[in-house]
Amino acid sequence: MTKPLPTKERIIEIAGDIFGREGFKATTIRKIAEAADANIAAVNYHFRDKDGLYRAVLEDIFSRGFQKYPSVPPLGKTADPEERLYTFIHDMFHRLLGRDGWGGFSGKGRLIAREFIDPTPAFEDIAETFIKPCKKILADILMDLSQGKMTPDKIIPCGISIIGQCVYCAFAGPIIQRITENFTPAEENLDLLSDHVFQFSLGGIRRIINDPIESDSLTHQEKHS
Amino acid sequence: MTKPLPTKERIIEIAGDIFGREGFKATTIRKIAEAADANIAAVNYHFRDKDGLYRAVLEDIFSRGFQKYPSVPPLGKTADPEERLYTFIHDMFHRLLGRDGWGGFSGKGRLIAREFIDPTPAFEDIAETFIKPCKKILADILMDLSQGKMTPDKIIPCGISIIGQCVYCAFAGPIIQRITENFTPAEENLDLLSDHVFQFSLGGIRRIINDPIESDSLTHQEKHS
DNA sequence: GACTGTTTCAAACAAATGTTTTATTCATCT
DNA sequence: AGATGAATAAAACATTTGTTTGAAACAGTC
Repeated sequence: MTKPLPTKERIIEIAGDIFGREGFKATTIRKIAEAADANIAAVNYHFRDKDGLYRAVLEDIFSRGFQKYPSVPPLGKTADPEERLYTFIHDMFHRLLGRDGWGGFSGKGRLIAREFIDPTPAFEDIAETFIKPCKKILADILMDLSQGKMTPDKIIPCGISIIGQCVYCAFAGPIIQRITENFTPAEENLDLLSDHVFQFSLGGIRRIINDPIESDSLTHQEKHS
Repeated sequence: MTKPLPTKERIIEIAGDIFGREGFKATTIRKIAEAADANIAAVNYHFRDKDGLYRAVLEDIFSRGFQKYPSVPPLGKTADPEERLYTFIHDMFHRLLGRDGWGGFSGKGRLIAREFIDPTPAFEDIAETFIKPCKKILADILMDLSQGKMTPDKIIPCGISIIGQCVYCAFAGPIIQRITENFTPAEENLDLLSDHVFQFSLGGIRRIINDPIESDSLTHQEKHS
């Protein structure tokens, strides 16, 4: 077996997989060192301690993921809002689940899933650097898409609805696969999934814009309160 | 301090919180025993080992959660499909996030979030007993809602879209709270959230039913492939 | 070739943790 | 009261695990 990468990067690469598969606490320095064919002390030498390594891994994963799939179409803000929404969703799916992204629930994707549930201190920088701008992109898209017909307080719920669909596919892979037959949120389905979520979301947004309280006989606000 | 419950149940109750807050691996028997004001050996005595305790906790959480919020309206299948969809979403939010449910990301809810990402062996029974029936309820609702206008292969993606919105709110609480201002997926917003997700989903379903490829100028299947 | 700073390695340390053991207390029934 | 079995308590055990240490190997420079 050859070692194409220097020790430090070999450790980062392997550690991302193991942290993702097993979680921070369950991952041991020894497992990483063995898998990376390096000495135990190498981790502490290069990264100070286990936390330092984890921080480096997180930084590496996010910077590469967003570099490859930035969620922004080539034309940027000049493009059609619907086009931009599609790109946002498409890139999100590929970043989360794609083989050349985070590989979904069978790799580094799970590491991010865990961060969503239990953010470590290392995640705070990530949130500022990567997640907040990403949220802003989506908010702008929704603004342009609704042409002022959507009140600002509806932007966030709509954003959550869209992100939620993508992230759920990425995170809940194991249970989805278990419950449903003939449906796996993985590589070969990513474009189908993107299309579905795009259409579903567009329908949802349109309904929210048109103030459903008026546009439909059914008003659950009144029925249920 | 009084001990209103017998040791065994006191341990289950406390263990649910700690497992949820810290995760299985990071939770120690000693922490649980101390918090439950019990002896360390009591855990092994009553539950055989740490896994046994975890299994008991999981069973307890799910059975109580679905008992209180079954996702089925009082009238059952005779009720209006839209009414049933609203109930499904409403119950799901309250089960996941409510104070008398799983308390979202500040308690036992996180334990379930983790199970979605890394199912433990103990979760297999749960999936059969609770999750599969829940999925069936939703599939039936979607079937009735679309009156045969939705092909079966679209039922599952639509289901995922709906569940995804709910689950994401429940799981990604920490990051949502961090990124957005004035928006917390918690107790006081549950009904507002239910309404939003209901409206958004209804819009999405309608669009999927009406075969958006025809109904709209925009066809990303062609644009992007 | 000697020197210097960097990287690797094997061994050891100290703390934490799941589990077991043994003894003691408590409740219940005869 | 005495006996039986369940429940609790304290201590000990055997591993595991993050970290440190001190020496050896390596790379580049004067």
